[in-house]
Amino acid sequence: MDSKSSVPGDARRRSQPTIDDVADAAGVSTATISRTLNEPHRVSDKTRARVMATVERLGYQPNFSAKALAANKSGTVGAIIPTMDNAIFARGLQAFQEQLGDDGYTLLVASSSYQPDLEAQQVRNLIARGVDALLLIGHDRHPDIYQMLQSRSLPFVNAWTFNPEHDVASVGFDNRAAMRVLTKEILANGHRSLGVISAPRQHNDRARERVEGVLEAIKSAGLSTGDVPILEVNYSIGNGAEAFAELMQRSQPPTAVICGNDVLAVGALGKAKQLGLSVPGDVSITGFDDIELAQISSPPLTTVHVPHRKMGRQAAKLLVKLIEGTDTPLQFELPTDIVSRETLGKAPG
Amino acid sequence: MDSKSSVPGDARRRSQPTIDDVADAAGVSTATISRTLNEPHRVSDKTRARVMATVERLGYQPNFSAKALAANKSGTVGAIIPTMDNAIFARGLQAFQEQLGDDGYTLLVASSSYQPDLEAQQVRNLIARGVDALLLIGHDRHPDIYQMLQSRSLPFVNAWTFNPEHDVASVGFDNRAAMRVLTKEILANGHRSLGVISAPRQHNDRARERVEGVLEAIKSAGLSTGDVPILEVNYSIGNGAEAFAELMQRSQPPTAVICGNDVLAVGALGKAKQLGLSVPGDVSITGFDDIELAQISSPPLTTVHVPHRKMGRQAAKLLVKLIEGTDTPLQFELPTDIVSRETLGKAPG
DNA sequence: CGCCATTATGTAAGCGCTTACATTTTGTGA
DNA sequence: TCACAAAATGTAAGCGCTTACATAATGGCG
Repeated sequence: MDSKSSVPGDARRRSQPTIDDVADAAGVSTATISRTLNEPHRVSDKTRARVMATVERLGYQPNFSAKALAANKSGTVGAIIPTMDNAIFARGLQAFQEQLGDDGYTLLVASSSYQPDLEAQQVRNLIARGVDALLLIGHDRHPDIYQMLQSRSLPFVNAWTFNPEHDVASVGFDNRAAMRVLTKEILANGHRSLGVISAPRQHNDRARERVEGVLEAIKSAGLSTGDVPILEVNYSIGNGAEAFAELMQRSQPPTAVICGNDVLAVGALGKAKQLGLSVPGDVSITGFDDIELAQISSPPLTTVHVPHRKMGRQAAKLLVKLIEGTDTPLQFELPTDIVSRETLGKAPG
Repeated sequence: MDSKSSVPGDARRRSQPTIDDVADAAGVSTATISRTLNEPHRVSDKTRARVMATVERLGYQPNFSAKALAANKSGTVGAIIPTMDNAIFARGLQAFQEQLGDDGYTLLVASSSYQPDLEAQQVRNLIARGVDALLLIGHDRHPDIYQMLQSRSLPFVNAWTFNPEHDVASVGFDNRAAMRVLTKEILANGHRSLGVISAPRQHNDRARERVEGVLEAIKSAGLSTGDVPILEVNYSIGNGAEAFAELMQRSQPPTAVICGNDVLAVGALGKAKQLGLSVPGDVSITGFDDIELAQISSPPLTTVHVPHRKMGRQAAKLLVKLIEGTDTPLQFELPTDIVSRETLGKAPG
């Protein structure tokens, strides 16, 4: 492993064999090599065998850049997710990647940190890099992006959300409905004073829909929605804790705190413990996502289970079909269900 | 958004402008365009301004495949990690990706699921895809891989581990030493009967080193190492729980259970609770990694803190330097420290 | 056997860039 | 003002594939 200085006539410059080398060695044309590799049935058995043997012997690996350039597709799919720091995305992405690999595609990753501008930039970058399709999270985003994708007729799917109003390919779940169901359950437990800790809703339709779900449930129970405190903080355990503390020191503290995701909920839970509040005795707390944290916390969190792995795989499958022009429905709604663990109880008093 | 049927003469086929289009429009040669974009200083101010304006006006985006093919580099870095399901890798990867993005590179991801063969295959795949460098986890891997990398003089770094014996680029920490320190602390608490729950050690130098660390500490305390049960299971909460149960139903159950990572430890902790054992009253349990789970568990886990974000960023920086031929040390050892929370206590009795 | 439709293979023109080398322009000092 | 070095730009040959089109081999049938 010495420095860049050239070594006489050794292995260093013996670069990869190219398709020409293989063609020469096998005594056929490059076209035949290409066909053997990409459309084996179009080549006679005898030739195929010979070519494959040569490929093997030379350790030939086609150069993807050349392939991408010539064929105008890269065998690469991009994903732009808010962050891998949240297990819900990390695991979904893992599943996405596995399925992609099974189908012969490779994953190009970028993250937006929940910033619309950054997301737009990443889209541009991934497009320039020649991705054959794109995975995006949620529906909300810079209109330029949609225009860009459309003008290039680049397949994409919006995941982690499902809303038939948007007529774009998507696989996800109904955030609003899920939260509505959960909230109904909370109300059924007698809670009348609720508090919400949400992620910033501005550029995040999922967060927005979740809050809407809460409000809808409250309204449909004939209750007023006006005095429900809704705090917005970025997802993190610490922020969840802080927001919870703030909620609790109000003159009229809620008896149930609905959190936008598990991370926030776990933070709230910790703070409750710290404040000497029993959960769910004094206050109920709920999460969303059902990541590992939810089952590990103490008491374990009542939350909404999201089938993140299934979502990832399904999104990958859909994208591949879109790329290859296979006929397929464009929208997939996956079910969520609420998992009742121990942080939701009867309203006190 | 109607189906694939072709729409008359509209935007659909108006494909991306190429470098030739820009050259024509700006009235210069393609070489000048290329230079303006890649080595601006080699072009006169006037020309540069004109070219940039044209680029802007046409919305020109260079085609990366063509660029990669011509320049023989892709601006892309590959990472092959065991799985993103474990937060320690997901977060490290997130940091890695952020840094890469800052430096103008894009991340290509593959996962090996801890399977050496799969890893080798992924390496081949990523190389064929023209990555400029590779991030690998740990030192253990199929020798073919090293040979492949070397024969192509492809930069790579082994992360999540540090062992000066291997003279390859690496950024990580000393798994063995970290575990030795932790184990000493456990022994200092009076524990004499230890148990270990590890990941399978066969193709995993990190797991192996961690166990070695435990054994070294035991030896250097003048104790016997022969009767220390070492269970090997794949990382998962469930497996941690099972292994813990097995340990506890031995005739001579350990008073301290050392787990190979936090996920295992959290599983063990849950099982202890389920078995009615108090932690650390009846039995102490320790983890490794210090992911979120560790602070959330109840009681919170005593574990080894690993600076995963720093590691990810550092690895990215190193790789970029390697790619660009900047002079740099090849090995970075990052410090770990044990974070004492509540699952390690005095030995009972 | 010979004809013709199939099937298999070859030829060669790109795909959109980079870059070595050649040429032209500019700037400098005498 | 001229000669010459330096700076700016242009020319064109690839990079390693795919693929339309042309050509050659094969086989079925009367």
